[in-house]
Amino acid sequence: MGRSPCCSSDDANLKKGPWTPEEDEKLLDYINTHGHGNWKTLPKHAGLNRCGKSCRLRWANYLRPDIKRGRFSEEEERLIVNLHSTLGNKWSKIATYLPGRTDNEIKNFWNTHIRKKLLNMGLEPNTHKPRTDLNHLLNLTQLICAAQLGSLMNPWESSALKVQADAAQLLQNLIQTLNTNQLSTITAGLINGTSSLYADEPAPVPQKFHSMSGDFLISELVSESPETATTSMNQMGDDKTNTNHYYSTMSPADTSMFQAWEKLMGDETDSSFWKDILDLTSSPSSPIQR
DNA sequence: AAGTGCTGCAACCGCCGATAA
DNA sequence: CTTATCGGCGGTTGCAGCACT
Repeated sequence: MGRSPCCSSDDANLKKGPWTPEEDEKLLDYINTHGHGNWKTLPKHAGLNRCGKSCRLRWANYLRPDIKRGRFSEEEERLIVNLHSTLGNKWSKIATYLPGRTDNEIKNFWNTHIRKKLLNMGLEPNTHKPRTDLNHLLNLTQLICAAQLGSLMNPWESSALKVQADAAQLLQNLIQTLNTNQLSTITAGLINGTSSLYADEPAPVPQKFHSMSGDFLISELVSESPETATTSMNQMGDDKTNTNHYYSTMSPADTSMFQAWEKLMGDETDSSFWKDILDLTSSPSSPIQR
């Protein structure tokens, strides 16, 4: 069975592509006086040579009077990220929480802005968790090589470079460790605020996670409503106690590595260093990538 | 000034669920 | 119960405008 495409008949004669102001006016006039009613028959009645679906989309995404135009505010952006972390790519659902914004607009905004932002922060946009794909880290290897080579060729500049190379090396070791099963579970707990190792304990949510770009708040929402989502975001705070709690489950070697990492993250100067690394590794024009 | 690449956004395509016949 | 139709949704594409070389 299945269904035929909505505009299969007379397809060749139906207009496609961008709408003209005249078409917009016809559609607006018709809907304002008659309401949209049946979208399938609307174009005929409105004197439009378009398929009903095209008319519906034009109305919903552009002509509707309650549409808010212009840039997304920071508040809206934050809300979208939060809602996406719980709802996934349910753009129409997300749109119901942003009055005046269409699902299409939000989807576009996500794909063109937020997605890139999260990637640059070292986060997987679909899961909102740190990226574990090693492709991303290949650049780090290159960075380490470059830094080490630099120190060979330019010994008098070597100390700063060495610090950077050491930091990058540490990060790589850390990620490598994270790829082992046990630690993945632990860090998943650190990040999510839920750990299968401590399933019987109340999950400390949401947590603060120190990402590669410095301190970044990941709100893994447990709540269903966006109202609570926003509130929990605002209520987020540092949670060292829980971090120490997780340390207690690691081997001494892993613990010292994590502590070294934390020290690195706690250092004001180092956070700019990580930003530089991220810029280097993510920028398409990066000399490292050439 | 011309060519090229990138970005953002409007619109299209194809699938799915609900529902009417 | 089966089939056809519609509205809605998410993914993808195409193009205009802009930035850069």
